[in-house]
Amino acid sequence: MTIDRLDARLITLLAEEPKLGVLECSRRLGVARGTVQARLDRLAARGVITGYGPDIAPAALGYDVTAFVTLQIRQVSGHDPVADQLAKIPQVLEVHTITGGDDMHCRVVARSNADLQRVIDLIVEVRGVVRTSSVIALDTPVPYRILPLVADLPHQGGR
Amino acid sequence: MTIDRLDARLITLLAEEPKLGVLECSRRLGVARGTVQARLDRLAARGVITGYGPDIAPAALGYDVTAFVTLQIRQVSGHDPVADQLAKIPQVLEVHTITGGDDMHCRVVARSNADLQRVIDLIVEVRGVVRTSSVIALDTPVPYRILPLVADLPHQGGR
DNA sequence: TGTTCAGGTGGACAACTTGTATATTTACTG
DNA sequence: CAGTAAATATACAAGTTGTCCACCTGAACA
Repeated sequence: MTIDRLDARLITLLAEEPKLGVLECSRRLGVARGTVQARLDRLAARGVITGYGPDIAPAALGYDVTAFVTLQIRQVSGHDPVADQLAKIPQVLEVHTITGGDDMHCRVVARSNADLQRVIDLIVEVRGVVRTSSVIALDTPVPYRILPLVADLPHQGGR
Repeated sequence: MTIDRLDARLITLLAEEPKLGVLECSRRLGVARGTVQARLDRLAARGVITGYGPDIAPAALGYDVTAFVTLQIRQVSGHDPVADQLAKIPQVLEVHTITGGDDMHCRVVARSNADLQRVIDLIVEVRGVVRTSSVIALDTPVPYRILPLVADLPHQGGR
């Protein structure tokens, strides 16, 4: 199930100027308002667009340090109790279970390197965590983005 | 520079129901419309809110595989020409330079494991990339989130 | 061939929201 | 105590939204 050219144009338009309304989108795309409305409903129903939440920059809140922390978990305990505990730490922004020698990969933010040490200590204290290893993000030459992927469609369903 | 309770409530409200307008927010928060408008303007001006872009789920576009690829770079070439090339690959969603034995950390998506191999090949072909090592994300027990951090404020500036 | 169907179009309507402005009040700061 | 930044209440025109409806088109199918 993919999206067609019009969907892609609509998503791109909204990503570039998020405060646009349905009517203005329809003008820019040269289609009827009802079409834009229907497309947006459909994209949301299909789970392509999951929301329009405000994007918050942790750095603007004083969380200048981003780090990636890789965890080894005591095998007997399973992954989920650990993930539940990690979810309780606000500075843990994201947790994945992974292939390879380690078991989990987390994105963590902190106010400083000293604060990062504190956050890592919280992670280490989680029952079931055996070992952690961290790398600090120094710079982000490509910030998270999704538009190139949307633009790079297999332009199917072009109706 | 931090945000106060009202800012946090506003951000949380918008994150939970993003399609709310300024007027409705003011009603829910029990403040004047002008206040909400001023707060949002201020948060945007300070870079706390960087946008309201539609959130797109790569999985809903058929990109079911997420991987983290760590790169070693030939030192002479510097980081940036490599990042520029990586930015041209749509499946590379994010690139950071990092501390530690490796030089860069990327988030990558692909349509399948076979497709991931193709994307990794593209990355390896980038001039300056010496070695890559990848782990696949099997599950995401904590998807990217920012609200706990916003809720966990040092509630300063409470006016 | 003819029917069905999903999707698109254009038009219409009331109800509501936005952008903008102003005058007033409140509450810190020096 | 004066000055300043923020919040409030209020107002207005202009624009947008949600929701109808009738109609048209092209694709799929029996």
